[in-house]
Amino acid sequence: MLTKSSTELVRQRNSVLVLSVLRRHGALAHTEISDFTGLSSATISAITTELEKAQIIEKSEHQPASGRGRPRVLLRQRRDCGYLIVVIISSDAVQYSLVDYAGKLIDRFSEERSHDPTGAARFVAAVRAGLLRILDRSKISQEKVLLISISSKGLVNSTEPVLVWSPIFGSDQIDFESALRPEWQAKVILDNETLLVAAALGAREEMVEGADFRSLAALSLGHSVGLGIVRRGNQTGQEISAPNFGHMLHMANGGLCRCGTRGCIEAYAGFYAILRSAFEVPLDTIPAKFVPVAELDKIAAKARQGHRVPAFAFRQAGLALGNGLSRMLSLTERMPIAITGPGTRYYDLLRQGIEEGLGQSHIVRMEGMPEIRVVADEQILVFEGHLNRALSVIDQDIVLSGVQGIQASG
Amino acid sequence: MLTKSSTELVRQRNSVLVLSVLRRHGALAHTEISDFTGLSSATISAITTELEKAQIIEKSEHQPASGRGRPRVLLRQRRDCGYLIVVIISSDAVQYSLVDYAGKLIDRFSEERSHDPTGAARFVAAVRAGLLRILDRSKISQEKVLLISISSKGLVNSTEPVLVWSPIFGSDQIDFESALRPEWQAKVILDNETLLVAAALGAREEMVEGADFRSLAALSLGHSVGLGIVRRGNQTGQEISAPNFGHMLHMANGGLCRCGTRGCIEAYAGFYAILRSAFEVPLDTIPAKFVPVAELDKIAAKARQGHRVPAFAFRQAGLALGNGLSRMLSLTERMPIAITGPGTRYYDLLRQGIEEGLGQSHIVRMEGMPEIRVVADEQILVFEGHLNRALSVIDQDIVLSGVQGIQASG
DNA sequence: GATTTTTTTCTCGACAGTCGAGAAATTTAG
DNA sequence: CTAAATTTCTCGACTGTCGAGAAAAAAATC
Repeated sequence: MLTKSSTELVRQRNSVLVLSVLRRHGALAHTEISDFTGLSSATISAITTELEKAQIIEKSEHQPASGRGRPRVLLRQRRDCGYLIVVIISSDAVQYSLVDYAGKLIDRFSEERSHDPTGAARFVAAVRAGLLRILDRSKISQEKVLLISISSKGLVNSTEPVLVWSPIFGSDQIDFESALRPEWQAKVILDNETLLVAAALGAREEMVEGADFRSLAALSLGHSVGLGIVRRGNQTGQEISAPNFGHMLHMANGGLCRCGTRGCIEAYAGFYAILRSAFEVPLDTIPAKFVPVAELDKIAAKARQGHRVPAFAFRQAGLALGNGLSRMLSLTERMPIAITGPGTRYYDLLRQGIEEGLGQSHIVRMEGMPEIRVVADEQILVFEGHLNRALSVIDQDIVLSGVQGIQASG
Repeated sequence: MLTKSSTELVRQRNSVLVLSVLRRHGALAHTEISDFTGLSSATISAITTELEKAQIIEKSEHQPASGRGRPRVLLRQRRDCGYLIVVIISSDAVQYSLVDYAGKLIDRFSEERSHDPTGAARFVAAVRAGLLRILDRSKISQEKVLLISISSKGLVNSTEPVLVWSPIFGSDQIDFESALRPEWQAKVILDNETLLVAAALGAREEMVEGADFRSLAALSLGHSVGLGIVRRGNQTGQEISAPNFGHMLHMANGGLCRCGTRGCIEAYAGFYAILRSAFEVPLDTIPAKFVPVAELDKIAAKARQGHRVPAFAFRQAGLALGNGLSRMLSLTERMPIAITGPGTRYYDLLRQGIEEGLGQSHIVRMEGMPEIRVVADEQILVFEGHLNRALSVIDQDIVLSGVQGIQASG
């Protein structure tokens, strides 16, 4: 449904635009903002003085002028305008990071997490404690924390911060909104981890000059299998989604998956599945909870030495991934695929299967193989994705509420 | 990438909004437009007088006043403001419809089409002739045709009116843009047929009061298998896509499909596939080009009498569809599924397989069966989809170019 | 038939926002 | 010390929306 526009909306939009340009390029002068946004100098003046009054941006100290003419006055976000807490939940630990409004990391620590699958309630309690701890360590007042951005593997509700299904807790839903609301007035958002990787890669692509980025899929290989898709929207920045790829049906009545269903992609391509297949354990065996990477490294070594059974295990994993990716491509459009996660160390063994699996579908035969690239540093990408996403959410919120509120009271 | 806003943009948006409300609800009075759009009466005055000057809308003759007070002046689109030609390409015919700007059908005829697969060039020539014929019959000047909206089964380029793959011509691409540009200055758009069905169903859902429509998938069953997905966007109306569903991989190294690949969904659920399976012909047999529906009716009758082999054929088809739908749901979100097309007459035979196929995936086991409804009148929905889509494109174009142009010259 | 009531449309001034041009500020070059 | 260069700031013009109230026009009432 279309909705009406107004002149106030124009100002809001352009304010967000100014903030996003500032975020992307760091401290900028009046003129540069004008160049990047396409807005006139007069408009930039109006918007920046408003944002400055609202204590959202500040003039930086005029550094030694380079070149003649009136020296530039750089504008930047006020670091202390607000803070962000990033919570990255991985299979064996939870990492807490405190970040200021300019995107600078202030404090960080990790906490081990137990592998107790019944401990959803206890886990939530641990997260609450962790959040309070990082706040306490920093001596920042709680109201200054504007956003808590959480990521996890698994399936996430698209509108609310509810973890619908996760590798550890299964279908024991975790509602972070209601869990944190008592203690925090900060907004809470939750995203799938691989979605953030995709978002970060997409943002990097858009930075490249000249390249007209359209879409991209990130595939994360590890104990579980995740996929994130990012598409350039027609007007509203990027559009991202995190499908339930690891548990998409690979083969009806196939191997038993951790989730209890048979035939999921993960039941062929997850670390435990490769292990199971390499040891020729029946496919309906209940999968191992956790597989040390060293164990898998041994199998990979054997496969590289030419042993058939472990090589076949990796090949089967690749096939499942390739078939799944081909199905994804049938439903979307041709797009490059970036593979990340600890599983990339076995890419040499997986590759043939992936390509064969992709090649079995009409779309790939017709349009050709999608570009596949291997991207290391998944952890960095996850954090980068958090920052991109969370800080732009904060910008939006600040403009929507903050400016008017402060303007009205000031 | 975000882009700057301006006050002119506000007027454009609101003009389009007024036109779309007028389109949705028919002729409306000043006050009603104000109610529907949320814009103030003064703004409505400004916009409507502008549109009236530009000869896009007109005041209708003041009909007998109903109730006291100053009688209402109804506003409506000027029928002769511009025209639309709808071209519906189906497997055995091409239907041409001439529609005025108010959405009223003026003329329509169908032309048989040959099944010559090598005749891509000849087919294009036939379409060009058909377009000239409907124009000639109507005595409307060619410049008044603002848009040619074409639909076909098969795979369509997402940005340009290029038919990338079709059941009849295979990978012989047809570029309607370059084919029609010499003779027509009208804009040309091309959409997948099932996408239009989904769009029409989505629009109907949005009309329903109170129901908060989120998303919907339309599955068209016939000689080929099509899927359209419509999702309510966050701001910009609806977002629709037409995946290459019929040729998504169902089973690696499975039955031979018309497209030459093995294991496509269509190779199990298309009419020819059901026939092949019912006659126990080997699955790698080259499929029949065209199957008379009467033939399939016979098989269905036998299946309903309890014969095992034909019943199994339908069940296999259902399984392929169910598995495919479950994969689609894994990649999107839970959404209702509307089944249309000639294949709906066999829904009683397909149903069990579809449900079983759906139930084999994690997502369905976790979130439950999606709602499935059978919708007849596919033809009507296709045309309705054309109208919805094409007329709103025209509205957009007119506001973008027309108003200013005419204003400037007037 | 004149007046009042009711309803709709039109108009006017206030307010918000953007833009272009030019003034003001401030540093370097000569 | 003056001129040139460059950036920032300010002002008036223009576009757009809104609320209030005037104007229009028909039905109801006296």
